Amino acid sequence: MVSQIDPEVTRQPMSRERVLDAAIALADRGGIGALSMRKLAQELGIEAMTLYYHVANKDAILDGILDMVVREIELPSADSDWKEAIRRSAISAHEVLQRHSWAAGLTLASRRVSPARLRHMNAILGTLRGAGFSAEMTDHAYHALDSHVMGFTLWVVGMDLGADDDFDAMATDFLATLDRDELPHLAEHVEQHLRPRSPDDEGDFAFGLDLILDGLERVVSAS
Amino acid sequence: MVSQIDPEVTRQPMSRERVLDAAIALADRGGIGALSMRKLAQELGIEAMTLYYHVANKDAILDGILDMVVREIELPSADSDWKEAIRRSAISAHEVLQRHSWAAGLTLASRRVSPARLRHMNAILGTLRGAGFSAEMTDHAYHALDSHVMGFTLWVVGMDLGADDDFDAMATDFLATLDRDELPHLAEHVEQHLRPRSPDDEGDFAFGLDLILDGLERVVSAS
DNA sequence: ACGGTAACCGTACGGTGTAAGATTGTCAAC
DNA sequence: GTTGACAATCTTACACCGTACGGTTACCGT
Repeated sequence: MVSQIDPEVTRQPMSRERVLDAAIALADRGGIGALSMRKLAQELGIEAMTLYYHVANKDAILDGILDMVVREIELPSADSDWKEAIRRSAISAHEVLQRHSWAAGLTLASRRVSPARLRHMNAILGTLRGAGFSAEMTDHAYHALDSHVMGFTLWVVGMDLGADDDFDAMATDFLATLDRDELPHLAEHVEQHLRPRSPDDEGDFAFGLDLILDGLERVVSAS
Repeated sequence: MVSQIDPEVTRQPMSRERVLDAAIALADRGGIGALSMRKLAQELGIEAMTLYYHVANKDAILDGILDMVVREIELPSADSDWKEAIRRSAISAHEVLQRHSWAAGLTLASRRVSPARLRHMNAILGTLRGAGFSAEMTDHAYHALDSHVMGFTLWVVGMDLGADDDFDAMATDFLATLDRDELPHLAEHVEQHLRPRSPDDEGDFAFGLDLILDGLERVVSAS
């Protein structure tokens, strides 16, 4: 008979999945720097070395949580216009990577490419090929799109524009310390970012995205 | 009288500049992970704690070397077409950040923005304004351009395509382990990258850049 | 000769990832 | 009911990291 009055009866059995879930929660809360083996173990109520029974090493954890995040990204749907399909997937990627602000940096830092990312790449490439792009042009297009998503997202999470609260304060402070005679255009630029933004605030990201998509459309329709 | 027969007579006096130079050399050689206070000190023939006499802390070193690298980037020249000026500056940035493969990642990781980067931003923004872009459109354009440069460069250095030697081998290995039935477009994409490239190998970077620049030109000439 | 101070060093603390081995809990076989 | 196997956990230890704190040297103007 199992002792059902165990005070820890509610504790789930430990597993690789539970480790990865806790790792994502920890990284989401305190950034990727807050994710250490000891803190993660403490979060789970176990000792640091026990993690190594469920996971090979820390890199395996990073690969694992990255894969989970990338799996959240919407794949381009096959039954809509290629432009719209890629647009939606790119915006989805931007949103997901912004929600897990450590993920974009991790993607570009780690050598391994997660299975989910391979699938995602394959889907985008297939959509482009299906739209009539040549192999070479598909290559160009993919990198242009990917660079925009990654570059823009990294800029956003770097400035940590997730915390909308203190961005205005930070920007205002920055403006105050800025020599407007020496860097007038930069001052104007910061002011631009202080303007109230419409609820549909994808504006900045979507602008560059559409610039690329429109350019690509012109290329493919000319062939 | 200074002792001129000092066996270390050739040793320069230590200075913040010498520290930063050595730090760049160390990071260029072994990546940003190889840059530790102890290794850096050893490189300079001094003890770790002595570094703190010339530099506030490690973050100050990172800020310092980042600033030095950004200062290498060519600013957009005022006396040429805005498009050509920005194009050349972007390509210069790509080259510089590729030469110091740790710099792009560091730029997006650190909260502070170096003075050189502020100057660079101001110059790009000024060039766009001078070309007739509105304040809002200048904002859009800047981020589209910056995202491309950063995103693409981070992709290149992430794959470490600096070591041309083993890239082909790595890609070939990767192709071998790739399930071509499940990910056919990805396989084709990797093959595309294995094609011999012309000596002018900026192709992929410049394609996306020109896509954005052409789109911007269309926007500004329509206003 | 004598401070003063600029430059440098030794030690130590709390943090990191993780290798190696000891320990517990559970369950099947005898 | 005891034993043994094996899965799961913990303990200890090591090398590395950034850096706080205090001590040591070397030079220099008076």
